[in-house]
Amino acid sequence: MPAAAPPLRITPASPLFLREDEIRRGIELLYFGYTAMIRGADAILEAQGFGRAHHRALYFIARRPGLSVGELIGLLGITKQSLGRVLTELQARDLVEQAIGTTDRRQRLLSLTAAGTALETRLFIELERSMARAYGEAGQQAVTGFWSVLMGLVPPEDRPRVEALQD
Amino acid sequence: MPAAAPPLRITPASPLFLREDEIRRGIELLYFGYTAMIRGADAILEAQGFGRAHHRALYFIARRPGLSVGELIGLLGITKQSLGRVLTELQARDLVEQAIGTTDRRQRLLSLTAAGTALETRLFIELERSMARAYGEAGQQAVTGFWSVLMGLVPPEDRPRVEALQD
DNA sequence: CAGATATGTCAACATGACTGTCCCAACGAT
DNA sequence: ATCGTTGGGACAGTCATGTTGACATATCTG
Repeated sequence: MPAAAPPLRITPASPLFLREDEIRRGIELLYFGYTAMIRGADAILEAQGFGRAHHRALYFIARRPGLSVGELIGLLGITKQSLGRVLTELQARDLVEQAIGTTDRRQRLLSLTAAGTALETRLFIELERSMARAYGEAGQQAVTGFWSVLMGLVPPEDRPRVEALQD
Repeated sequence: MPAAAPPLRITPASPLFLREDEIRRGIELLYFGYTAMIRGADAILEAQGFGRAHHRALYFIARRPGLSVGELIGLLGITKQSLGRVLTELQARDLVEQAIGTTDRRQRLLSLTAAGTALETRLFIELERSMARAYGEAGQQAVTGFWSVLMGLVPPEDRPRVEALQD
């Protein structure tokens, strides 16, 4: 439970919550909230000589250990050439390792090494600090609303992939 | 009112909503939701030979017409050199214009031309399509929760700047 | 008048995306 | 067993967008 959280008074959405003003409020908060959450991890990454692309790869490999290169490309929405460089660097620094696929030997299944897990944990703690404060200030019910709107932003055909991350 | 919205069943946040799983869910939804919202505008931008940096500048100039270069730099969180290139291109294409500041003649107050407004409107409609659908599916109360959590992500000292966009 | 501030500009560089091409190994089906 | 497809890797070139650093100019403020 957060100790003496500041008030955080949010003007509730009006009954006319589809007006331009309220749409723009969502756009802006999404932009500022997203960048604010990310910011904390940037310093750690920079000290290691990495960027956000490395972070995203580490994050999803930590989230779904043993996922294939193709699956990671699908989650990140980038080309294999773009991912290739990032993955090569992470492997050269012994943060990520590959295993040959069991059912399909062409696949390379990705997982974090101990060092990779350690770095990902440090990065996660930074994001968590931000997210947990926001959750705590806003409350459990607001969190459900937060999730609902964000899932609504994802095109229906892409939702299964996002859901699948949730075990 | 959205016609026959799909179910959109969201598992509500549990009482233990600060556990790692629920934090990771927020991180992921924020990432996928943000990128999904943006995606629609990208095709329009590319057809014009612009990128997201141009879009952000157009957006905030549309939102606060007459804001100064320094204020825009503060909102975007980039250096004046980075903004300079974007602004030069937008001015060369007659989408943005400058006026000398009235109280401080060093300032350049930015606004959109008619063509700039037209483009920004097209881009906004793309974002709105996405956001309005998400709002509609999730409902008025969820929207308030969405705003609350996002504002909670913004460090308290940065909140006034975000609030100030809301007239 | 002197220093600080708002803005603009030039140059060099880093990151992370893209396209296009070629390659190899392994799968799957005929 | 051959053949087309697929998963993955590698090399090359390009683009968008951010960064530092340095310097210039006009204007404000004390």
